[in-house]
Order: sequence, then C-alpha cells, then structure tokens
Amino acid sequence: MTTPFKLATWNVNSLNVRLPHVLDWLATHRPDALCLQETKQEDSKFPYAALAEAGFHAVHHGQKTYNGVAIISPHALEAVHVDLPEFEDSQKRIIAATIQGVRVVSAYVVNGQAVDSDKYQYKLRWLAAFEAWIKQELAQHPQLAVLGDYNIAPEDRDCHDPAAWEGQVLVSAPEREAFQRLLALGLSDSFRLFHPEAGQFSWWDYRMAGFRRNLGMRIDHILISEALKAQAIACEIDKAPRKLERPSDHTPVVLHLAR
DNA sequence: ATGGCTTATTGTATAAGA
Repeated sequence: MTTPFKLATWNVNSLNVRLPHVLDWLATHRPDALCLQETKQEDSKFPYAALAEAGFHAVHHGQKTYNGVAIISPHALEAVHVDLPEFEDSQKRIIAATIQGVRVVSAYVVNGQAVDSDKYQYKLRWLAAFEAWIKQELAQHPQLAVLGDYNIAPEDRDCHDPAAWEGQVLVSAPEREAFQRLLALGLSDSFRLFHPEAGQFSWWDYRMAGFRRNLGMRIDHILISEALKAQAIACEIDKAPRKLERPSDHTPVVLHLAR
C-alpha cells in the first residue's frame, strides 16, 4: 500500500505579486510541500493568514527586496532550520523542515551575475558551504529532498543555446562541478530520472519573447536521496503558470513519490 | 546588437535578476 506524496519548487519572483498564482496552484495541485524562492518580503509581510485559510501551514525566511524562501504544506512542519551553518550571510536563502518523515530543503542559490564579478566568487563560496551542510543533512535524514532555484544549468541539454552561453554564469564549469559534487553526495536530479531529452526548461527570460520561443534554461531542480529515489514515480515541469498574466519568469517543478 | 522585461525602492532613475 503506497500513498502519493507530491513535492514542488517555484521561484515566484515576489510573492507579493504572485500570491494569486500561488493560491490557485495550491488549490489545483494540493502538494504535500511547495518550496518557494525569491519571496522578496519580510516575515511580517508573509501571507500566513491567506495560506491558513486555504488549508496550508507555512514557514518563511525572508527579507525586503531580495531573496526569501518558504515551505508550504498541509502537514505539520517540524524541526525548522534556516541559513547555512558556519557561513556568515545576511542573505536569506535557506529554509528546511521535516514533513511526514521527509526532510525538505528550500534553497535559493546565488545567481552570480557574471563570472568576472564578486557575486560569482560569493556564489562559489556559498555553494561550497551548501555542499558541506547538505552532506550533514543527508547523514541525519536519509529521506532528503533538496528543492530550489540552483541557478545552474547542469548540462548543455539544459540550455537553449550552449554555444552562445559557453563559459557564462549559470553554465560555467566551476558551477557545474559544484552541482556534480552535490550529486556525488548521493543525490539524484529527479527530473532526469524520467526525462532525458533536451529543451526542457524551468526559466525563460522576460525579454526577447523568451518563453514563446522556448529560449530557456533548466535551473530549478529537485535533488533526492537514494531512499526517495526508490519512491519516485514522476517528475514534471508545469509550464501552465508561465502562460498566465504577469507570470514569474520561473515555473514550478513537481516530483511525485509513492510512499 | 551586452539590450530586449519585471520587480522593488524614502523611486520619477537605479540595481538586480538569469
């Protein structure tokens, strides 16, 4: 006897603007956990009441203007943790909670802006600290799912024009190596368990009619431990919200487990 | 063609995203 369990991640690019889309999506999909990134609001502004009215608990770690992460669930959110340990950081990029025995991480990885920038160096340092922490989480929680906006397209098939993007931020070798080190801890890129094809993206630039022309990148990922891999039955990118009025530039990625 | 669009901000231009 197995029970369906649905996990999702979505960079909403301002929850203040996107709350109606999020509430509609929650009502339609009824996930067991939805991880958000780029809420761009302080905890005092987070819509706990609207979510509660819809039947969801939530935990949020945010700040004004930038960053901000949350986990929304109809179930209890236990052992909540924020930030990377032993990494001085004023930017709110990490929240984790245990939901029905599954350790769920919502992560907003540093963008990095350009490979010759200080922000890129911060991205690589941040990723090293993230890897060290995820290693600890995995040791403590065999059933681990690390969801979020990784701001890394792991392979050329995850980029609409690898030649044009070669060496750029999001696809550069040091970033891709950092992603591979996460996998080497014992995690799997759940989307690729089911979909080997190129041209599957989770983000499209607002400019240049990027979505209509499918000029995108697959940078939002759900990494899962071996124990969860054994339960995985499907993983999809839901492009529907990207077609709405005033969409986020990212769209949800959804993992289905049978537990 | 280094921009194109969208968001937030003690705003009327700037910074950041990816």
